[in-house]
Amino acid sequence: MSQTITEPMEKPSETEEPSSTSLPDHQNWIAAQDLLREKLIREDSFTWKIPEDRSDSEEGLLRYIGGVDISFSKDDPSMACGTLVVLDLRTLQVVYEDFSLVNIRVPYVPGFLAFREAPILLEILEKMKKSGSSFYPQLLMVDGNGILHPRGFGLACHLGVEANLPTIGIGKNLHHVDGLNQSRVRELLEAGENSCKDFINLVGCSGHIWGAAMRSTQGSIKPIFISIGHRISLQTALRLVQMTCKYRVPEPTRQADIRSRDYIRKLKMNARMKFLIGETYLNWKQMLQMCCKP
DNA sequence: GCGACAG
DNA sequence: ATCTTGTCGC
Repeated sequence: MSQTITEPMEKPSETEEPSSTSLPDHQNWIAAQDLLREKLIREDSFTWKIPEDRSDSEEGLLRYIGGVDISFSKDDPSMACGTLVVLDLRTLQVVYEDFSLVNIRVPYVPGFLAFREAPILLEILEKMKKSGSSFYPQLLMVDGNGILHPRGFGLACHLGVEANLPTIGIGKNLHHVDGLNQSRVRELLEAGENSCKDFINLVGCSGHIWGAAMRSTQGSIKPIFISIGHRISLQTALRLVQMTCKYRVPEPTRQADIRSRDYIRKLKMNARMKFLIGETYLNWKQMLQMCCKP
């Protein structure tokens, strides 16, 4: 309609360089989210069943749960380590892990986290799928929100739709939406405490339920925020989070977080050694072996 | 107009 | 997200 044609030499190419038209149009991102959201499934949509107890070994049960996270290097904030782990629900042990080191140019903008983090995570998932691993996750827990999002389509939804996997959003901080804020959550939590619930629904001003706040560990004051991503109901999501919570954050995302940070740390260590030793460079594993040999 | 805003 | 030491408690 009111499109101005005053842009100087705008390339119509599809290369997504944030330098081209980043300022005026998060509109493109909004349009993409609105489009993808039409594919979102907000109810249980999977073939597996949840095991009654950990020793249950029937066929067709949920067993492999993925967790994804990305950590960054302080030294070089464009360097990111995307991480995928898969845990066996029976033991809560990691049975698969993979990392991908990439340079991320897209900035973090609240409400648009997926455009920064989803591409690398999808790539790791795709790689695993093509490898034919028998551990390919039946469900994914995501470090970031699902429908608890200004447009009801956070990173967990985005990943779920694009990978066609059931996903659960795990937030460690509240994204303020529909009048929900820290004090509102405190009110809700304290009100729910009397009814002995370990989670409370996040009801916004509009009456819409965006997810749940949950004190996953007894004695933890700070809640986590659970919202559905894709192909799962909030009730099921909450049940699965509770099944996988040894600490405040459920194991899949917690392990992804820990190992991702660890990977970056080892990388820095490696770089430091490289600098100190110079041309006779050894990798850190060799270095540790040499140091530890009597 | 100003502030708030997952990771 | 990242930086950063010790500290208090079970």
